[in-house]
Amino acid sequence: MAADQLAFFHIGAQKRREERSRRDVSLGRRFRGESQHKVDTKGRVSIPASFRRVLESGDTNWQSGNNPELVIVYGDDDRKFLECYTIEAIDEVDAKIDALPRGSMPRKALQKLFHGHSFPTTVDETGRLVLPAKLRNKIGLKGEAFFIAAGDTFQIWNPETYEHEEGAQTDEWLETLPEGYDIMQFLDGTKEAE
Amino acid sequence: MAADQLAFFHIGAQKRREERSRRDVSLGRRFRGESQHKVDTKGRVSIPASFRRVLESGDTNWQSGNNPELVIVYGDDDRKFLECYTIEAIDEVDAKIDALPRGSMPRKALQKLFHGHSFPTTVDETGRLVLPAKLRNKIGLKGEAFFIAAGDTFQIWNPETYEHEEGAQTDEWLETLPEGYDIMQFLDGTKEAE
DNA sequence: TGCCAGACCATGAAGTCCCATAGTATCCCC
DNA sequence: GGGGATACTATGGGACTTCATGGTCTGGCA
Repeated sequence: MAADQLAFFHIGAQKRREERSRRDVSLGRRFRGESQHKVDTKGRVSIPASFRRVLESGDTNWQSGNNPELVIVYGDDDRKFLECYTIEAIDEVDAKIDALPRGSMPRKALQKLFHGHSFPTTVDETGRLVLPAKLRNKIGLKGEAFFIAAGDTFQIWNPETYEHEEGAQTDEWLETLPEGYDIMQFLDGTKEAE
Repeated sequence: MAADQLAFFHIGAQKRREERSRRDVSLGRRFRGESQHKVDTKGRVSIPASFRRVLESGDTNWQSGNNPELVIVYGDDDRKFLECYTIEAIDEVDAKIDALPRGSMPRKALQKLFHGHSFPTTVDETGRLVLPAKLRNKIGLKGEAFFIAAGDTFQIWNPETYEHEEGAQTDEWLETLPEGYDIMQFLDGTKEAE
């Protein structure tokens, strides 16, 4: 066994955690997976542990020991889910908005969405998010919340809504594909993609 | 025997391992073979050793001494196996998804599959994978897991399921071939394939 | 003074880490 | 080319952390 590995075994847990979060660059960059958690009467809800790792590594001035920040974009009335951005991801979006011509409609609309209809917050000590009543009502959250990764963001849904709206939508679409057509084929060549 | 090969026999084991992983580009690129391993009560299961070599060489920031990462894609309810991607393979998929138009159906469907229904993890110190209860239940894994190579990914099955579903299916297909037809002919020219 | 938000504490279940062992393949030197 | 030393493989187990979730306490502020 190599000397650096031996050393690895003899540092404390805290230190090891830092070590890990430095190593896991690829694991730490992208949200992956889905899960469901309870929402209590105060609107507190645990964030999937793996998502927390991503939030941490996507928060430029996070450091081991304190809690990462994030931005929840809730959009306008007919959007039925909350979309959560890491600090890095939202900075990127902001930069793109800033690059648009001042006063142009796209810029206005995007500003409304990302600046107006968003809510910056931080993960709490125990790994939970506190969703204000306003947000919970907007997407009809009651006892449970469904989390699903979507690349460099993740979404929070009412589990039923997700099942009906989103799951159903993609499933239906899949069925419209010609017989023997495999969705994987969309990965190669983008021209037939919508 | 060539001089460099002679030299090969006189360097230490650690060094040799590095040497090997550099040499075995061809062996290291593609999963090959199949095997079966025990799953313990905690969901731990050894990965076939040869698969580990591939995972290592397919993890961009793996280096001799630490453990390779991988991503397990489990798909939706009716998929009965887990598909394991090297970091390189999954990065490639991600890049392709990112290239699809935001909001298009193919993109959504693929995101759901590869981001939503996947689980990033790492091989542990002793060459094992830990499969969370959720994944084990999904494919009905109990005491044993069956591993089979599939090009640049490998799959994990419940041995019985594999036998019924998959083995049976391809065997059946083989029998539909005309008398005296050799499957090897498919290797040349793909037009008659499918 | 009633009530709500945030800070703090508590706990069972699940997941990780580290160590251990038996068996097998490989090495390497005489 | 035989045989002891050395690695690596597959598997098991116990101790310890972290996760998800709940509850309580306290200080404003309406």
